[in-house]
Amino acid sequence: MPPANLNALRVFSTVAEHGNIQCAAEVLNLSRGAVSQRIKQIELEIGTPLLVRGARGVSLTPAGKRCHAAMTEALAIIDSALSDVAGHDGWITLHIGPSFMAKWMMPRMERFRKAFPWVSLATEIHNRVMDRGLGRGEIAIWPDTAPDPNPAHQSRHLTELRLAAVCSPDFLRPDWPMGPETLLTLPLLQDGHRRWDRLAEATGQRPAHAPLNFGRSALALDAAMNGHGVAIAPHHMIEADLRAKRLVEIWFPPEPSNEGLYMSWAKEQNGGRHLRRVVDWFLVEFGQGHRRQE
Amino acid sequence: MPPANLNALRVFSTVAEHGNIQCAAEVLNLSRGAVSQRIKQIELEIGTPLLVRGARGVSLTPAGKRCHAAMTEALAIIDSALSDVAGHDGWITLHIGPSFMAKWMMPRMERFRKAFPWVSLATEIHNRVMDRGLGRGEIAIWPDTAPDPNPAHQSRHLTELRLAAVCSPDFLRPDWPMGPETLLTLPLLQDGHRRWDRLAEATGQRPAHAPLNFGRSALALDAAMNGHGVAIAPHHMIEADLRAKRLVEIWFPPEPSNEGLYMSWAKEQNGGRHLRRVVDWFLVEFGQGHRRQE
DNA sequence: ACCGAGCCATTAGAAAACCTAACGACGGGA
DNA sequence: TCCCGTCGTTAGGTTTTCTAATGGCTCGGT
Repeated sequence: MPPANLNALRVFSTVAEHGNIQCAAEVLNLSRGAVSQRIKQIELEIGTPLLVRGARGVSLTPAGKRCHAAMTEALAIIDSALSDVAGHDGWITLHIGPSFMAKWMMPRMERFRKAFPWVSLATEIHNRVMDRGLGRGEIAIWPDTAPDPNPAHQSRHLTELRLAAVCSPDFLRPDWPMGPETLLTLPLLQDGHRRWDRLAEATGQRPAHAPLNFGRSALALDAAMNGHGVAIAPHHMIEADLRAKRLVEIWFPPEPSNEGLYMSWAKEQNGGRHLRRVVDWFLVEFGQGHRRQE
Repeated sequence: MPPANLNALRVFSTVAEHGNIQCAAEVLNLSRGAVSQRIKQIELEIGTPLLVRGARGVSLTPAGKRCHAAMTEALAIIDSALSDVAGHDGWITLHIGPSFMAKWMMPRMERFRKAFPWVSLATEIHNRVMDRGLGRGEIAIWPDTAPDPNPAHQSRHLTELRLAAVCSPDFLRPDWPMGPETLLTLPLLQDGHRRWDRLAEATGQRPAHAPLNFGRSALALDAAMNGHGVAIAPHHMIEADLRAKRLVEIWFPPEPSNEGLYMSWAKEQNGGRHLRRVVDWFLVEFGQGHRRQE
């Protein structure tokens, strides 16, 4: 017998546990077809069917039961040895602001957990940008006008800060869209960045009412959602609420912000493969593909 | 920790057993570089060095020892289960003629053994072409003028029967090369196919001496090697002796033979993956690449 | 009986993993 | 010091593996 493909056997084992290819595929982060193929591959290699395909999932043949039992036992031994031996760099600390946490990270937590089931994520919320350097396994995400200049860090641009004015769909009035002049007559909601104030200054106009101030972007957005007025925020913070129709975009500032969102992490000499994968995940979430220009 | 690459772990285990990457690579039918990379891959994945590279082979770190122990145990469990379960089609019977065995198969036995360490090969020597049909795991190789017509068989053309006249290098005379007329004045050695006789008939010439007849091509060739005369044989039977300079080619018949060497095996509905691989091996040995036109 | 939902298999083509070949480095023994 | 045996690294080609799309099957409800 040619040495069996152990990775394929593990896939089989997962299927055997679930009694269902679809389900196993999800757990393994694979497509159904991939799992199906791997199992067929093993069956061809060892020359015996391992599972019976039914309309309601799969069940094991006797040979399949034997294999599954052996794999379970073997995998337990291997996993135990590996977790004894593995460098425990499965801890990652994420330093972010409260609103980024509430509006961007929270909606993606489930996906993160699924992509990195073995990573223990600690999130630290900071009200202002961290002043100390990043250590091993730490990632910071913050808006800025340039990449992190700290030479011990690596830094990547994630996205522009595209601003948008949003309000509750109930708040919508028949005379949309409107210019900035009309906009400034409405109840305005702003956060610590005071973007309405700055906008008023820039255009020389004066709001009809002084804007309502909130300590955090997330609170201003929540107020907007509840129909209290018009908030202004970076696009990445409102994506989820727009999709859920809790907010609608009613206006965009004429000129783009000169700020961007940046991610930094400590340069790692070796190990740190996990960190790098998490970093890549953020890049992909922000549509940055996987260019490792490093 | 992301699920480890079990195939890579097996490679590591082999290296650990041999204490030597080079050696392990040979056992695994891989190049050194491949093995080296696999191990580096694991070390990165688990974040710990597993072996210490020295000028005189490699030795295990404590982590490496732990992993190797676990892998040994786990692989024993898996192998045991698989050999319980596997359809035992690792038996292959090869039906060939005695000279094909002596002159083509024997020089390749070592390579065959290395390519299919798990296959038990039984070779059955037949003095004339088999008259019964082929069963599961049986392969026949025979010269013929057309593919095996038996509908239960699959058949592939392996090579033309390119004939060549050969003799010992010591037998070589200063007046080479020579035409067929001169050739027919020499001591001729032929096998059951009586190719010299047929050649004489075809050209209307008559040999100076009646050719010496041998029951098997291999015997005629051995006689030629010992300087007793000139033998005529298909090219695939003399390749090895030509390479080893035990024979030299001195003449080729003007027109190609209309015969070819064909390989047949029973059509298999499923399983029989091993047979198929062996079949492919023969094809590759005969320079047929791997067109699976099936 | 018919339809739709829930599975699974099978493809071709794209993506990723893998292997080889060629080179360079390093240490130990002559 | 040179040579031999070993390992590491890289670029490039090859094989494996994955995805996405399609089709078939069996159930249970209407």
